[in-house]
Amino acid sequence: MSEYFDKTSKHCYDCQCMSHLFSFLNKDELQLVDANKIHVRFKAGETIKKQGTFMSHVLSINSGLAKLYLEGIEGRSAILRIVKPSNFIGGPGIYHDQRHHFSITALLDTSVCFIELQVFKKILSTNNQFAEEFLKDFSRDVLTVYNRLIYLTQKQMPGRMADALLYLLDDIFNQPRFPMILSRFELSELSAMSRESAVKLLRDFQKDGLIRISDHELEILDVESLRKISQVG
DNA sequence: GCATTAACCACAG
DNA sequence: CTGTGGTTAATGC
Repeated sequence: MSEYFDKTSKHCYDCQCMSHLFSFLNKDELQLVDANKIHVRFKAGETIKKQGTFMSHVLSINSGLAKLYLEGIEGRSAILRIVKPSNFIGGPGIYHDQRHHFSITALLDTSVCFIELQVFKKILSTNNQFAEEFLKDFSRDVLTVYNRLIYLTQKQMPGRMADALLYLLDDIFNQPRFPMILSRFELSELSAMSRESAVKLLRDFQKDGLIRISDHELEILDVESLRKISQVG
């Protein structure tokens, strides 16, 4: 869990937390980023960025965890994904309307670097390799959303909840035992169901010995069964 | 018809 | 914020 500890350096060129994208910058470009970035630490629960507001910076997560979500109808939200250290977050607003199209809220104490959008765009326009790597990342993120769209619309609740838990296992923590960073309500927002249904499913999974929930920890006991539930939808 | 799925509501802790 | 149970609407045998 050491990657969630804030090891952010004061300057970009000796920072261990930055996105891999920045390894494609030359010394001058890195210096430019360094001179035009702001480092901010957020406490758990604080809003890092708000859907609809003007996008003045792109950001890079140094430590912690946060939820990236769409604010939908009547105050209801859909969690798109959990962002973790070294994730770079731009968003479609960069070349569209310079607005944020999703909100991000810290789940743990989270350290973030804000890089000026104009500086980022300038480097994108001059450094081809950097631009290509950025597009790779961006495309992968888009495909992830396509994938989620399919499973959220074509699977039944058990399959969706299994996918949410497997997502935390495979993409976020990489170990079967991890802290419960999401409330039942947030878990329901991640798997597109009502809060009551999420509670009920977690109870069922627990009763069947697939998972164990204690205090603020969740342990996945039977990954294979979860994967099976995910498959049959 | 009858069963299943899943949301909504109310209420309790 | 969680947990439960009852009700209801839609969909599928």
